[in-house]
Amino acid sequence: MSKGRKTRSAILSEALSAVSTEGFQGISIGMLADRLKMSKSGLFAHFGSKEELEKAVLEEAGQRFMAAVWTPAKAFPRGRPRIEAIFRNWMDWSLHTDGMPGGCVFMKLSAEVDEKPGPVRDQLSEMQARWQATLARSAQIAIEEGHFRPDLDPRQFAYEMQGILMALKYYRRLLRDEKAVERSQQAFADLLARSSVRH
Amino acid sequence: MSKGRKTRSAILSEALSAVSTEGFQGISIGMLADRLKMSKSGLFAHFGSKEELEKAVLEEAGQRFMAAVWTPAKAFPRGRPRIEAIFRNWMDWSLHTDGMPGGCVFMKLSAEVDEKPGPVRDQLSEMQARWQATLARSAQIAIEEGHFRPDLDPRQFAYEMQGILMALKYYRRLLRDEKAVERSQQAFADLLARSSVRH
DNA sequence: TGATCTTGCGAACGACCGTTCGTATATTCA
DNA sequence: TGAATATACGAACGGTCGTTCGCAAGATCA
Repeated sequence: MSKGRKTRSAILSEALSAVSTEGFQGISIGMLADRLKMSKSGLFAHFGSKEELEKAVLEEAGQRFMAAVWTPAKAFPRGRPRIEAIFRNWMDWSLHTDGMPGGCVFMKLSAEVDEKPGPVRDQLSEMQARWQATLARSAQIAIEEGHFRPDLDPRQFAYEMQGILMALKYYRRLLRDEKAVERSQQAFADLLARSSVRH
Repeated sequence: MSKGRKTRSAILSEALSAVSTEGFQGISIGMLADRLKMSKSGLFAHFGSKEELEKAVLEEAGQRFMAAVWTPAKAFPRGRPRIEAIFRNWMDWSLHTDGMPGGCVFMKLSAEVDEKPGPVRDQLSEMQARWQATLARSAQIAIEEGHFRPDLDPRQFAYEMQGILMALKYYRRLLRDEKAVERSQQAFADLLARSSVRH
């Protein structure tokens, strides 16, 4: 790995960490340069614009998310076990603080850029749409495996799963509710139960 | 109403509108002054600091939310009818664009300030905790009225309702999913059904 | 109407923003 | 090792930020 790539990677890690608590609007080239003990212009040169930095951060976050949530879940048997693994991994991703002290960057950024047109919004929207499609596809597989009810709407399943995870961030990060994790587990267990056959 | 209060009110309306799309970090005194065709210092004098402006915006949003969602719902019969009214009003609040083009400011701001310590975070957190308590209390009343199952956890009900509404903003604002409203209605109907007696 | 208090303005402050550019120093590879 | 290239720096740019302050014009009410 060349020196440049190494620096770039360090910048992205620092940026990801900062973005998880401050959002894109809360970070600046100068602040990242300070934290990494390098010059503004030196850091800037790696991306050419702040917007390009933001796109790179999104890309990096996407890869980390997939590696932490989706890839290990794929190793589980198709259907319900895999979906349960996704939920566990996704929760861990949302809760673990190493490298992302503010929690899931996607939920942070979704709220920040959802009504701000531009390439950053487009990129995030597309990534998130793909993730919802992945969730729905996993539910579809669970139907085919005979785990979930044949009349279940896989996209509706994805919608409700997303809601449970979003409420987790809200209860835990904003409300500081100690029961947040428990509530999301309860909600998901319930979603699983009513989605499964022999309900 | 004195001249000052009238101006202050106009500022808060403009700020609320801007915040719903840009967040607190995306608005500035200068930008609001431009939109209202007044000077920065003139606008600034009404609040004394940006943080005070932010607190005033939160207060204003809280009053509007209560007037639009809670107050009309209180007129409905206790229990399930009132909860259904809350959901309808809350959805309308989240969808209506007049005065808040970016959608529900609370969801925007929750994500923005959830990990940013300070009086603004404290104020928002407290408001939102009260709202969750109100939801839970409404579910409790529905139990007492015999509409909801006696073994239902009212706070769990509030948690899941919050999740459904948060997913609505995400699906509609970020993903631009046309079926967003439909999905949230489906999810809530399902939540109602499994919370009610004789399920 | 006249005096008082309220409201708003313009200019300026230091700080930071993203970005540009010429230059120096490392790294890379023949 | 030497030449070519990749990487980082420092200084500076025009702009915008929140905030301060003294002063003028406005509203308010005796």
